[in-house]
Amino acid sequence: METKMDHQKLRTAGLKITAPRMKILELLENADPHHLSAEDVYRILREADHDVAFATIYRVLTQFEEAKLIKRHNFEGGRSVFELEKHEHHDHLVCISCNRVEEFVDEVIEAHQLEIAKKKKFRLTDHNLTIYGVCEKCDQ
Amino acid sequence: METKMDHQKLRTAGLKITAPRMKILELLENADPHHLSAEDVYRILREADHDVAFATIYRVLTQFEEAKLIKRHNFEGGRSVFELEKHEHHDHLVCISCNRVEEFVDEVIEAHQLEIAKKKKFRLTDHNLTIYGVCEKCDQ
DNA sequence: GTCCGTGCAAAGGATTTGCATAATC
DNA sequence: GATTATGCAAATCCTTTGCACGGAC
Repeated sequence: METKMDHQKLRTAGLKITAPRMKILELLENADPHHLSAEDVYRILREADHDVAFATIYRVLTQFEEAKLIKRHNFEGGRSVFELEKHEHHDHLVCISCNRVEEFVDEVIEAHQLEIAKKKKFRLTDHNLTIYGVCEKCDQ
Repeated sequence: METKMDHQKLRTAGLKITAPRMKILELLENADPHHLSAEDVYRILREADHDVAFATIYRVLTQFEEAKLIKRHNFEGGRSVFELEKHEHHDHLVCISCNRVEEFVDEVIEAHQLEIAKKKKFRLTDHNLTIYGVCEKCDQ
C-alpha cells in the first residue's frame, strides 16, 4: 500500500494530508517518463477527472521541492520539469525532438566536477549536467 | 579598429549595420564579466546614454544567437545570459550568491559525455554542464 | 474551532509580437 | 525607394500571490 508511505512522506514534511498533495505525489511516483512539467501534472489530473488548480499544483510542487521529495530542473525551453527525488544522483540526456529524458551516472565526471570546484575555490552546492541530442527514434 | 571587424561580422550574418547592433556587439566583446543578461545590456547602454528599447535588445540578441555570434545560457533563476561565442567550448561555474560566472574546460568530462551519448544512441547536439556553488569571496 | 490549504482571478517577471515610423542600402 | 530595423505598447508564457472560502486535525 503506497498510500501509507505517501501519508508518511507528507507528515514528515510537515504537510497536511490533502487530496491534491496525495494525487500529485502518486502521479510523480508512477510517472513514466519520470519528468513532468506543471502543465503535464495539470493535464494528467484533469484527464483523470481530478481537477486541481494551477496555483495549487505550483504550490504543492514547490513545497515538495523544499521538502526534498522532488527535484526541479530547468532544461532549455523555459518551463520547469519535476521528478521524484530518488536520492541517487544522476544527470540527464534530453531529446530535443520528443523531449524524452534519459538518466545516467558517470563517476568520472562526478569526480572531475569536485576537482574543478576545489580548484576554483567554490563550495559546491549543486550541478547540472544536461546533454542535448536527438534520440534514435527521432533521428530517422 | 574593431569596428571594421564588427561590420564584417554583421554583414556575414546578413544583418544591416545599425547603431543598436553595433553597440550591443561591442558591449559583448568588451564585457567583463563575459556573461550579460538582457537587462544588463539595457542598463549598461542606458548608463552610456545610448538608449535602446528592450524589444530591440532581445531581437538583436536572438539574431546574434542565430548567427552564432553569441551563445545563450539559461542558468537557474529564470533569466537568460548571453556571452560572445569564442568557438572554444567551455562549461560554467556559477556563484549562487553573486552570480559571478567562471569558465572551465575538462577534456575528460568532454570525452565521457561523448561516450554516454553514443551508449544511449543519441546524436549529440549540445550540452550544458553548470556547476553551482558559493565562491570564495561570498563564502565568508 | 483553529489553522492551513485550495480555488479563483489578478499580478508578476522575462520575453515576444504588432504596428507605425525611421533608418539602411 | 524598397526593404529591414526600431520604439512603443500591448500581448504572451510560465509562475506566483492575495484573498475568501473550505477542509484537515
